[in-house]
Amino acid sequence: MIDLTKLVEDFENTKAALVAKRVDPASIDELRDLVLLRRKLTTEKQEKQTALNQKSKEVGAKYKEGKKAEGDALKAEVAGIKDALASVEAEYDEVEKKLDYIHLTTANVPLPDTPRGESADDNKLIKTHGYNEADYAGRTFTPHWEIAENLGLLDMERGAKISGSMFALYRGRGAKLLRALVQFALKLNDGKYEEIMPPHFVRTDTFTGTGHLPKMADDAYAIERDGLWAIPTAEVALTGLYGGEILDASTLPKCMMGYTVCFRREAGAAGSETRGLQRLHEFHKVELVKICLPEQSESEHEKMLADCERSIELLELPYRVIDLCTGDLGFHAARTRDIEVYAPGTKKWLEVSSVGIFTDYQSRRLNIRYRKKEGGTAFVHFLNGSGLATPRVFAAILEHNLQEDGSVVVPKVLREFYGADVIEPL
RNA sequence: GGGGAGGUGGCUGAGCGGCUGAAAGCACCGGCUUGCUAAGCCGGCGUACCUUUAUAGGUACCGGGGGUUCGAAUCCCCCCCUCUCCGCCA
Repeated sequence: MIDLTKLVEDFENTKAALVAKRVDPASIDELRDLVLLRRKLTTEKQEKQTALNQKSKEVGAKYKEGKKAEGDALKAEVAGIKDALASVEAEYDEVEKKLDYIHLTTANVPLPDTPRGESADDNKLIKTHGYNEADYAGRTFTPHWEIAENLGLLDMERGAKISGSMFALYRGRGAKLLRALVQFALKLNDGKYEEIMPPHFVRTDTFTGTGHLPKMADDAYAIERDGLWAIPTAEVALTGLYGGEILDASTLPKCMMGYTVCFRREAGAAGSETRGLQRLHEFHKVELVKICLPEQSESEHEKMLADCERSIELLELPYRVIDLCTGDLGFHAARTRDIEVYAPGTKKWLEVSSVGIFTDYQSRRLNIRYRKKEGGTAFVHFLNGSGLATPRVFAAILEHNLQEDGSVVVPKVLREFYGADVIEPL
């Protein structure tokens, strides 16, 4: 949630920043008006309550003194105050309900350095690594779904049979390669990040706290009977971990990584760009999450980006880093860099990691604070990024490492986990 | 699924209709004592919000939500959570 005090105090700037993120200007105005109205009603409510509290004390005093008649007279007075209080409260509750809803559905404010822009077309290319256009000219590349089928790594038909489309079924050497990727990513970040295996289902309040509800409800799998949601990323579980707690500043930054399955409904995404492993309802991912002090978040972001790049680099895949513009930024992010891997068979840059700063947007919702040296508490900052999202990386490896004879070379760093150097043709 | 116990401040833990924002202890901060350490003594110490130039005042908060009452941490109802015994399963 955004800081409402700041919204009111620094209205024009905050509004401009939110509008750049394509938030409806009218709803920002409405939010501000509601905050001011709530303040006014708070004052009124408190005045009534003060009067009531005082009278109640007097009633008690009269009875104690044995002046029953006077006490009874006061009680009648109190009744009038109570009616007035009730009507103010009714109005207040209505205002608060509206306010809360808009507040929960208002996106995070982007950081000042975020490039301005309307859409993905305005994103800024920061760097390209290991990619030469000439390398691909005049050559034909096979899409990963064909390679995987030829080698028997995937069984998409049977996957669809048991679960529907956009569910992958890895088998044999494919399953092994997938597992190798996960082990590689975990080992690579071991020591820097604490490995956590969280539950894959979270409560509604956790899911609201990370910013996924109420806005992203349609994209998540819900287990209504038990009031649980299937996590779309380990971020949800790891970010919710310290909900309601006050952390010791000396323990920050707290770095965690979680290997989980990620569940996404991908509502409305069916059909386009879903061939093979490009877009799935269920995939395996190693996610990195950091909790840090506000002044640490930008430098920790750089480090995390480097950590995420490192796994792609070690897998020897060409990639580029994109600074997302305000218009393309995710709902709860304040700044995001995407890592995209080039997949020559799919002929596309595939997003494999999204490394973001979420400032205090999530900690405010989850009420996660740290104790300040000078006294008092403040909200921590959250960062997260994909240490390794398996399906697209898996796809890119196949497309890059396919040999003339139909075999696929296993990247050097995966061999100790995969147990062989090459995936031979059947 | 059935029975029992319980959810109070950073932590432990009292309170069970008005004198309680909440005893006591620990932790923390300031002062005194002190060769160092340890200890002792005195004082301070919750959060959010509203009004206020400052100072100050007020309101809410004892798992969450309703209710009873002039007045609720305290009584009643519903829900959630934790622990525990039994059952079931592994």
